[in-house]
Amino acid sequence: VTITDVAAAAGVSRATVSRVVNNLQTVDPAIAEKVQRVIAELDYKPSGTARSLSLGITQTVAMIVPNLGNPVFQQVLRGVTIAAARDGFRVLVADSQEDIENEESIARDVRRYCDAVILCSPRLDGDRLVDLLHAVSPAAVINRSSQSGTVPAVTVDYAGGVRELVDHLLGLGHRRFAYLAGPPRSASNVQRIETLQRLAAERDLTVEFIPCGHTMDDGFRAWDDLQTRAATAVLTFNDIVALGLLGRLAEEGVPVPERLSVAGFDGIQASRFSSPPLTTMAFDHVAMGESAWAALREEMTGTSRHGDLIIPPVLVPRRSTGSMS
Amino acid sequence: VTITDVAAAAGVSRATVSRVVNNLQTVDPAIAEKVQRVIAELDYKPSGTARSLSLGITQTVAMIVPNLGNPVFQQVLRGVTIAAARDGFRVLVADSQEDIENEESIARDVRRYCDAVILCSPRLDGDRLVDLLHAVSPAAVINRSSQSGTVPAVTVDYAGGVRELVDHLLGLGHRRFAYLAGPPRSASNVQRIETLQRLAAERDLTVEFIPCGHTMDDGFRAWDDLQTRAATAVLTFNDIVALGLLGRLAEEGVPVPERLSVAGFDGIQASRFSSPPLTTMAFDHVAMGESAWAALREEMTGTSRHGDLIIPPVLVPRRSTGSMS
DNA sequence: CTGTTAGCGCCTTCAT
DNA sequence: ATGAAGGCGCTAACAG
Repeated sequence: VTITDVAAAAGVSRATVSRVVNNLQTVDPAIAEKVQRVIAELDYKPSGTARSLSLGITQTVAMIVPNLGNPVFQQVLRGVTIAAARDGFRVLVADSQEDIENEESIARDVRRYCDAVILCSPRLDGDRLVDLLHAVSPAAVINRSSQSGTVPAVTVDYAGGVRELVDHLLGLGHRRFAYLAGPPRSASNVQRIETLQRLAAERDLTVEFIPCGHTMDDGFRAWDDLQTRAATAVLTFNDIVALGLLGRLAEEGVPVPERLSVAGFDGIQASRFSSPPLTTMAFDHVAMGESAWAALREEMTGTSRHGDLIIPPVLVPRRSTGSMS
Repeated sequence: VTITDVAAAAGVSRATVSRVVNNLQTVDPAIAEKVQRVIAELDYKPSGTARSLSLGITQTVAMIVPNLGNPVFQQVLRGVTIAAARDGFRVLVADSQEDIENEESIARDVRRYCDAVILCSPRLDGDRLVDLLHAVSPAAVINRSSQSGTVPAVTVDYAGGVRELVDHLLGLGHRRFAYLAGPPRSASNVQRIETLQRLAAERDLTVEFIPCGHTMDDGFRAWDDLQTRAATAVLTFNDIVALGLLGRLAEEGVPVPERLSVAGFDGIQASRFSSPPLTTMAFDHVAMGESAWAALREEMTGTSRHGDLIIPPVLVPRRSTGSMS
């Protein structure tokens, strides 16, 4: 049942039906009421697709994440979704499953069905990312600088965060560190590795880099490698990995923090409840999503300032870090 | 730049462009190649909206959840998203924020832009839900029976789960139970209350029902009420609430399980890492999402059997439950 | 194998 | 205040 059916049944033109549906301009109250009645009788529901085509806008944006299983991205998604809904926008989600090709093809494909795209923590490297952003513009990037400076980005100060974490651990007397590295393509991972290398060069400390991953299982298994190292404090790519490691350490009977201090990153809710509770650098993920939406909104309306918004994470010291006994 | 531009520039008809874009039928290789070149030069991207209108399908489904902050719904969303992507479908998410009116209006609205709807744990009551499902059909329901039996549903056997949990606690010697109840509109909450009432009537045990909620904070605060009760074992609406309660008990210095046993429901990842680790009834959330997609798919293709799929949760006994010391 | 024609369902000037 | 007409961009018969 289309607008034409309603028009016919009500004995008016389609234009009039359109007007009452969008309660536009002045329509004779009597006519309007009749149309409404017919709409109800026929159970008419305007086609959003047709409306979008006609108007040239979909009121929909897409958000692409590397992995919907990660609580951080979930919370960011929540922030985006709620903020977008406030502005009358719907959001399309896609999980690239950490696959670069997926990420790119999904973004390009989905853009044909929406008005803008938010790339969350894209794994794509420099040039390809710039190209992609250009292609799907308007766009916004989360958890990574936009590179080109031509697209708004909301990021976390990972370098500063790592420094703060290291300071915290230095204060506890640690000098030998290990870093359980995340996905090599992850920009935030690279940023932290570089920061740690710099710190190792500048200050009285050593860092061993251990390829690990981003999942709990990766953290769990990391002990196999980690136990051969001399580190007394370990930083992880994220809280998930840290929790996996803590689980393993508990199984192995390795006392934390007496024999090994563990520090995560992100501040996911579960970090509060692990045993021991996890020291981490936390930031507000939902707010991050909301900020990304705000930035994208400006981009869409052409009022963008294009500055990267950098969120400072805050140290949440808990019992997983301490002095050696 | 539209299909018309490409056609003009390539000196062919729009139909031909359409054919090469969708590589349909046989198109003269020379022509095809030329069209491809023009497409590249002009950077032409077909409009998905126009395509949808013409085809009458969007290849998109919507999923509506009461609260995207809940790890369970997130994982279910992940399952749906990945399974749908395999079949070439996109997914639109919406967070109703536990608001019934939202839930209904979002569902009706969003349906105009997609081909089907998945309602996750709808809070709407009986008749209104049936009406809504009818209105947005094809649809599928998660975490609740479809009521009408006219729509596929994927649910969890909450009654059986609660019984198993109670048996576990009875075995540990508990007789006085408390239940921290969730949102009154939640079907699974109601189901558990009824089951517990039945058990209290049939067997040698008592249950106190404490209105609580679904968030960690709700669980945290529940102790204010709970501490005045005689219960030695407490069941919660979900793991989140249980974790909040555990956090509070740790703060208050109440030993778990020596003074109070705590059991959750859902089996979220964090339940493994709390201190003490949480006893819970677990099920596979991602699989639940995948099943929902499969059911919806059948519904869309008209091959549906309309049976409710009931997932049996499994008891994961951990250290948050035990005998009184 | 390719072009022509006619919609998909809605919105929006422009007249009346 | 209402209607007529054209177009949004694409696809799908039907001819040729």
